[in-house]
Amino acid sequence: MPAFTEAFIESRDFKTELSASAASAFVAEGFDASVGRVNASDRPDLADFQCNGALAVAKAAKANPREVAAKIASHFDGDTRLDKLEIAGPGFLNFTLSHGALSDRANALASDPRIGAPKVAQRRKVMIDFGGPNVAKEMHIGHLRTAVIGESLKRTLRFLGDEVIGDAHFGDWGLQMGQLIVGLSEEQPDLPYFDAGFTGPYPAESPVTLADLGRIYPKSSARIKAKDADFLAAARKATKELQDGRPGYRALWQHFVVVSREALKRDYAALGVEFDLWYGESDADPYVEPMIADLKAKGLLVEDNGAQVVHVARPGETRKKKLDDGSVVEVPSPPPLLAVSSEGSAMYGTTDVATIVQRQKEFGPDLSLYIVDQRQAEHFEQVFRTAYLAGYAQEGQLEHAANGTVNGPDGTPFKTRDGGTLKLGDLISQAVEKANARLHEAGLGEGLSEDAFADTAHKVAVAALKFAELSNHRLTNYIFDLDRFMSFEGKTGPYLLYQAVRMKSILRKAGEQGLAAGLIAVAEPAERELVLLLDGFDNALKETYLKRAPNILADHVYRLAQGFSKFYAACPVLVGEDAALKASRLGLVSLTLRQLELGLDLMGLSAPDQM
RNA sequence: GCACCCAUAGCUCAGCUGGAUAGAGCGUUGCCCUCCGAAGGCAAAGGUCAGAGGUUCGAAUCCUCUUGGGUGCGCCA
Repeated sequence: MPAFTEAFIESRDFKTELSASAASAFVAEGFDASVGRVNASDRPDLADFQCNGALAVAKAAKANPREVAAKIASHFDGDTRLDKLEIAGPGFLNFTLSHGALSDRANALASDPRIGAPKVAQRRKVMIDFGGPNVAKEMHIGHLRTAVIGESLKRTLRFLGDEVIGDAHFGDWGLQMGQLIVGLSEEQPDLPYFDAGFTGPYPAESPVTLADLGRIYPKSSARIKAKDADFLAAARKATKELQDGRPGYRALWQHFVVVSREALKRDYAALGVEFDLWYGESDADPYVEPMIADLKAKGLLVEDNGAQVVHVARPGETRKKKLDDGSVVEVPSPPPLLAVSSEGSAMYGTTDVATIVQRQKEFGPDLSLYIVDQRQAEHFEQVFRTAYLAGYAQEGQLEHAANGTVNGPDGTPFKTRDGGTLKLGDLISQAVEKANARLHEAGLGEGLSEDAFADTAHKVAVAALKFAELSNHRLTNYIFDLDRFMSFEGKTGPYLLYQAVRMKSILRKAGEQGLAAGLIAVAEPAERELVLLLDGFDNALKETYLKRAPNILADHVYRLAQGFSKFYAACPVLVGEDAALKASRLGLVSLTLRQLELGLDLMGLSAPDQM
């Protein structure tokens, strides 16, 4: 399997083509091909693209960079793609494309079903792990991030040609389950699930609602935090018994899972986030025992203070640690993976390694991406190293695509005004309400049916939330401000939808007038700029793919929408007498709309026909 | 204590495989609807890229240190 590098993506944009030409020119002059890299110009007032290779190479060659640049430039003599190639400043090569080349590109994009999107050279299997919303806990704002970023990456990788499997990876195992069991047994001790002598069958109806779980869980967590030793011991015991298959606990747990999953599905559906698998940590459970045996057989499992651990630090990888008595000792870094607790329970990390074994067996992914909070970086380092040591995956096949935390206006983790966490479901409702209000305020969507209006409001709300999320780099700890996201002005999701709607409106009117899109002939500056943006889609997707960074895609889509808006203001499409001009501009509108809608789709957004 | 991440315009954020005048949105100021949807467009003001050294012809970008934040550190997930 080829490495996850630039060469892995097949591109056909100007940047790639000019880079290839420049690279062979540098090679012909005796330099390294890598310095031939051509990028979009930093000075759009001077040129479309630039190459800085002559500067990079001049020193070692003891040559004047401008002279090197001149030699490279001579290789482009007669290149019909270029209107001009200038040597500027200390030795920049400034490429300006001809109108003809831009027109050709625009027409090529218009006839390309992929609208300029690149493809992977070789299809791979990629597993995307959405890092476990938990049983009993309604999703909150932090889950929005993983869901939205993961969904966008899933769509992007898939569109570029990989086989992608998204797994919700539900948090349905471990101590929290024991907490719930014990918590419920205190509230309703007479339920048959707690009677070890009960022979069944157990009631089909769940004894708890999600609201019940939402009450019991925080209460029991608080007790554990407060070091309630009896409660903790009981929860651990219940966890162990659940994992060992005690029938009443299993039956009860099944209800917890079903009840919780319904709520999760509702929220995810509202966001347009879909999973191929709804696996949970519990699904890896059958793999735990054989895996533990295997680790033992491989000599990786070591007894430590009554627990079983796997040492993952390499020789020399240590950190200093201060003990309670004040002395400082060297300990391995990263710390060992705690595989089996002294109670005999499988731990979080154990389950995660077992999940890798399970996935290897069921799917054999070439790459697994974990879209999970960066605070778990060390945990994943332990898990990945264990998997590599045991041979469950090849080095580099496991990757933590970490994301930052979502903070409130005060810079601390997001809370509501009364200090609670904001439920994701409530957040979505608030967003939809605001969208409704804003549409009415602006007098938009008045001609729509009630259903169409509701659909539009939902699309606008989701666009606002998701685009705000996606336009930040995934690692940024950003400040969540619903009012700002919902302002619908400037760099927002609704702006993108609005531009799409304007395009659709033009095309609709053109249809009514019997006008059709035709051959695109670029002439005006705004048209040039727009075609250059369209051409940049390839690179934006490539970078998004390689860096697992949807903010690059988000930025491209925004700039495209902006480019269109400028074009819209500068170049009338439907007015005037020149039929060829109208056909050309209609072609450009149609092409731009298609790429915009594709970009929106890859972000998990969709534009209404009207708003 | 140790480790990792971060510090860019009044605010929220891009940019960071080193290159020419550091960008966007919001906010502020001014202009543009007898013309395809003004949730729009154009323009202006606003930055010692936390600070100090270093590498380099060239540093927001790479290295070191300092300061100020965030996060994590075996029987929770």
